[in-house]
Amino acid sequence: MVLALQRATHHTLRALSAALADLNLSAAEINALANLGEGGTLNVRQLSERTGTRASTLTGLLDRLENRGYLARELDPADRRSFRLPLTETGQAVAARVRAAIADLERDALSRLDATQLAGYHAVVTALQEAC
Amino acid sequence: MVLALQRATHHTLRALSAALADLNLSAAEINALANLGEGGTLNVRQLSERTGTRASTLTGLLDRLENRGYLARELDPADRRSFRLPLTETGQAVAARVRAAIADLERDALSRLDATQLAGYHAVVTALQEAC
DNA sequence: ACCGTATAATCCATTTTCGTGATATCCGAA
DNA sequence: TTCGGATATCACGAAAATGGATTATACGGT
Repeated sequence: MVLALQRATHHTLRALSAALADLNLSAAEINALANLGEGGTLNVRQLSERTGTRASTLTGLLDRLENRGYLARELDPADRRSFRLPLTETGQAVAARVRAAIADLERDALSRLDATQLAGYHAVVTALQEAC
Repeated sequence: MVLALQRATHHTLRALSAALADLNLSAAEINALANLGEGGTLNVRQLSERTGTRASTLTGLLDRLENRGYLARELDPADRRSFRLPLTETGQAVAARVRAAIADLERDALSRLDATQLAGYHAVVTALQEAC
């Protein structure tokens, strides 16, 4: 169960990295961009929870994305300990490509599966996460 | 779908690392031991496929496990380019603890789920892996 | 208002991983 | 047999992740 999870994770990350080879993004960067592009603006802590990487790891990763001009670090006026991490216009375009690649992969992989199976998948993944 | 996969992977790995804190194993080492303890003896390439880590990364990881006395590197008599990676007696005991921790986690997490959901999970994970 | 505790993010030293290139062995074909 | 391509592993320098300590801010109780 858990072992299969990790295997699948690594395989999909590698496939995504290959599909997006021209963007020259690592697996962790892809993961971060996909999450940052998901909806509202996140801070480091929220991104850390969503990606499963540590905040101290994100510091360097965000430095790289910032240097590339993909995101900004804005002081949160409501809490000055905290940065908000909005994507720049360029960053949004890149994140859109990442999310499109993910959507393609999912479409290819999951086209033959039905809603019941997908629901079961969600239930298991959610349960694993909550048990931790 | 894929994002949830990665999130769950990171969370479970961290939980396992915590549950096995006294063994002082990294996530990657836990993953390797769990796979090596699964059945027959593997070589580096097979382990690389199962864990999703690169062969060149495994070199160092296997060095560490070998130094701890958890596994041996035996020349494969049938193919002298290749090493077989049997666990030592100590290594088997450690791998058993790792696998027990995984089993505990799965029992906790999945007790409230039914067979249909688990089957759906398997179908999705398998499909994602095969699409890559 | 003050103090202690909790939280956000970063910095730094160390460890781990990556990617490329080199080496040794295997196997099939001329 | 010998050659050439393929496979398995290692070696090494560069890049990234880790974990602990640090700094700054927020919050809650007195």
